[in-house]
Amino acid sequence: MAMEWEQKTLISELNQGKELAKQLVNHLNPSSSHETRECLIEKILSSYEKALSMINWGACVEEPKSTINNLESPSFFAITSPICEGYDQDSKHKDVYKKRKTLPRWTEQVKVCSGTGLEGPLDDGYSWRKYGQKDILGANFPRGYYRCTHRHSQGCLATKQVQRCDEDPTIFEVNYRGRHTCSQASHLNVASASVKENKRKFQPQQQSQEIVFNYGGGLKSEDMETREDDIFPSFSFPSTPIGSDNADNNIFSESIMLENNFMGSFSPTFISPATSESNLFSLSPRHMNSYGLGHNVQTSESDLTDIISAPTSVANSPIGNLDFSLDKVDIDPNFPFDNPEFFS
DNA sequence: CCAATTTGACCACG
DNA sequence: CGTGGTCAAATTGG
Repeated sequence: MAMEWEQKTLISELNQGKELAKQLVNHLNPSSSHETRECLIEKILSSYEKALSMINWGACVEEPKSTINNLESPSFFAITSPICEGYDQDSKHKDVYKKRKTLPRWTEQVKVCSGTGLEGPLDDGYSWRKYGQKDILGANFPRGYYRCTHRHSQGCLATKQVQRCDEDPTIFEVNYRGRHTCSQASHLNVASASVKENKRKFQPQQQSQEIVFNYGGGLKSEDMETREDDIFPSFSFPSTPIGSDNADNNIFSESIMLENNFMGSFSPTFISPATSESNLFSLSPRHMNSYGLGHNVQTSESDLTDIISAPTSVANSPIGNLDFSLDKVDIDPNFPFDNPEFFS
């Protein structure tokens, strides 16, 4: 099963490479800028890298390190590095039964292609609100702290930290925490959204759908102690506008999912993200929208203190993960999470 | 006028 | 006690 998805997403990835290459061809004329071309090339490389690493990985989660090494190669477009700030899991499993507020966490390195109009702060398709900035030891650049704009209106707990690399200032390291539970009203003409909606903490309708679905198998771990915060975000989807109307009860028809994530990943020409500007080639790493569903499930449920990072190579293809995760979910509750070795 | 950013204070954790 | 993360008042921008 998982394999099928893997294959599909793999194909998607390769198709992306192809499309990007076509675009590149169109930009070979003198009027196009260097940067544009370079940017495209990087994307192409990134796409192929992902495809390759997918192949290497198969469906299973393995040592992230291998990927890192692979990705360490010159092409650094939107690569994610795995994971978790260190915690060695071996020795730490002691009384960590009660998981802290550990939200799913993953980092992404984004290279900004200058000359394409997009510089500095990247737009990943979500709206963020900066709530802090701090100088970090040993780092030359300060780290910016962002949270989802809809934190209060919708209780979306997603946050991110952005810091630019010391070595290569064109690279930003973005550290995401928590999944978006908000329904991003880009330009979708939501009937309900028309109103100001102040006091409402939750939007029963929209959210419930997701939750129901997501909740489905999983939640419920031995101790309900786990705050919903932990779990919710990890389960929820990006709930893209597209699906809003035609999503019959159908579990987000897979085709749609595929499409979203396929297109959403990063081919600007296909869709121009409603939210992000329409720069020709703004890299809008939307793909990270749908990260580690499966992993989050796994990890958030676990008593581990930290996340095992999500296989970044599959980042683009939540679908595969989804399938995977669902399976997992069924099993989850009974799964012996107290067994640390499982994760190592 | 509202909403987003800035920035120093505050706080939790190791 | 230093460091990283968050809060919130002040400020800026639209």
